[in-house]
Amino acid sequence: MLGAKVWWHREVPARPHLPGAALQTPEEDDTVQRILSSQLKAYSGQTVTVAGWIHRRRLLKSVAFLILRDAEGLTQIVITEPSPRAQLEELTEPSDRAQLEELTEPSPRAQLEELTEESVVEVTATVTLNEQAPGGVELVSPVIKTLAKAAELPFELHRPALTATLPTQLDHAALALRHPSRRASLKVAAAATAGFRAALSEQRFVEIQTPKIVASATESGADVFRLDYFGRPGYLAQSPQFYKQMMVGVFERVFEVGPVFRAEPSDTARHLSQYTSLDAEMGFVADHRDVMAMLTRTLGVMMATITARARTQTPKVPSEIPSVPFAEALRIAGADRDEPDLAPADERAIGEWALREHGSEFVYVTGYPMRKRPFYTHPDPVDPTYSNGFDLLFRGMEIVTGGQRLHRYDDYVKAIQAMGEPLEAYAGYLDAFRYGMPPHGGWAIGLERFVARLLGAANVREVTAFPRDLHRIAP
RNA sequence: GGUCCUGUGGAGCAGUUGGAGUGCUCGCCGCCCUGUCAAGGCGGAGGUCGCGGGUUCAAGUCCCGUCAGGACCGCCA
Repeated sequence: MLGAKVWWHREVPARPHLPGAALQTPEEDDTVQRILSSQLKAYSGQTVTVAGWIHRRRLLKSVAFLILRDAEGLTQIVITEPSPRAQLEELTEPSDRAQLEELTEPSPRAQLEELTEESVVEVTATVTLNEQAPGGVELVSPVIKTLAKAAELPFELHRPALTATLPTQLDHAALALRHPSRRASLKVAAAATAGFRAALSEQRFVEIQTPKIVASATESGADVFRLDYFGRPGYLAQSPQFYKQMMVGVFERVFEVGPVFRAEPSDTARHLSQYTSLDAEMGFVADHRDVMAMLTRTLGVMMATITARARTQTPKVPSEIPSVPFAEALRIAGADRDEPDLAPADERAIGEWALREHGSEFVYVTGYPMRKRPFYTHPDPVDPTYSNGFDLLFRGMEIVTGGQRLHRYDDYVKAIQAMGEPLEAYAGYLDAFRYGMPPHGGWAIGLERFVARLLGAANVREVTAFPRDLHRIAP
C-alpha cells in the first residue's frame, strides 16, 4: 500500500567528524569534505563523500557495483538493496505501483541503471573494509547525486588496455586521455619535467622563458612555420638555442621547458611538428664532456623523480654513461665509414651494443662531423672536421642533442660568412659574443621521445596529449 | 618527399577461387543472475563493405582514380 515504508526514503547521513585537524576547520564544519580514492582506508566505518567519473557499472539482480574513478584511482561502491522494481512488486498492490513510482525518489539502484559510463557523480556512503573488495576497501549504503550525464562512449574506457587504435584515440583525445594508461604516461612526462627542473635548480641553473615567435628562420632555414606578424613575416621558434646562449651571458647556467616547432615533412612514429624541449645551457665548461656530465646527473634525478611521483620503474643511469666516438659508432653499427650521420637502424645497433658490452640503456655518441652540425658548434681542437657535439641514445633512439658551442665573436663571424649569410640577420645574437661570452655548451632533450622510450611506446603520439603532426592539428 | 600496407554496424577484427551484408570479440538495448572486479548467461537492434569509375551474368573480393589511416626510409629531438 502507499503507506508501506520504502527504504530509500532517507535523509542524507549527517556528516561525521573526520580525523586530522588539517582536513577540518570550524568554518568548514557544515560542508561535506570530499575524500579521494587513495585516502579511503583511513576513514573505515565513517560516512564520507567521494566524487568522480563512473568508470564501470556491474549490475546483478540484488547487488550492484559502481566503480568510481577520481584523480587518485578507483573506488568500489556497493548497492546491496534490491532493485526498485522488485521492491515495488513486493510492497504494493499492482494498482498502486504507478502512483508509488511517481511519489518516491529514485533509489541508488535505479539511478545507477540510468547512468552511463563517464557520467560524473558525487556519492555519500560508508567506508567498509572488505577483503572481497578490490584494494580491500569499498563504500556501502550510498546516496548518489548526479553532477553530469555522459553520452554513449565511442570506445570502451574501462578495460586494462585501450582497444581503440591510435587514430581513433587521438580523434577523441578528451576521452581517451582519461584511460589510466594514457593518463599515466602524461604523469610520467610531468614527473620527468619536475625532475629536470629540480636537478638543474640545485646546480645553480636559472629557469628562463624565451620567445616562441621569432623574426628569422636562421638555424636551418627550411623547416619553420611562417606566420603573419602584424604584416611582417614571423616564424615559430624551432629551438630556444640562440636565446639560451645569450642568457648564459646573464646567469651562466640556464634551462627552459617549452614547446618547439618543426615544419619538417617527417611522417614517422617519432616526429611531431610541436614537441616539448628540455633545454639547458651552461657557461665556463672545459669542453662538451662537462656538459655530458651535467646531463648524466640530470637524467639520474629525472629517473628518480619519475619513480617517486609516477610510480613507474626506471632504468639505472650509470654514473658514467658509455661514450663512443662517431667513427667507432659507425663501425659498431656496421655502417659505411663515410656516412655523415647515424641512421635509425645504426642507432638501434649502437643501443644494443651498449647494453651488451656495458649494461647501459644509455650511450653517448661524440664528435659528429662538423658538416652535419649547426654553425655555432665548437670544432674538435684535435681535428676540426669533427665537432665537440654529442647525441645521447636511449634504448636505441636519439633523445638528446648537445655539445660545446663557439664562444668567440670572430669565430661566429667566420662561421656565418662561411654559410654565405649576412651578419645583420644575427645582430641580436652576435651581441652576446661581441660583449664577451665564456666557453659554454648545453643540450636539448626531446620530452616525448624520452617518455616514449621509457614506457616502451611505439609511437610518440601515445604519450602526447594533443599531438601535432603533418596531418593532425585538432583536437 | 619515397616505398609498402590497410579502409567491412559504435570499438577491434575475420571474410577462402568473384556467387545473398556472411562471421568473431567487445560495446549498446531487453531479460536472467546475491560479491562483481576485463563479471557471467539468453535474446535483440545496429551496415551506402571510405568515395567515384571500370571489368563481369555476378564485386567486400579483380582493375583504375581519389580521400583517409598505418609502417618503414630520408631528416631530426
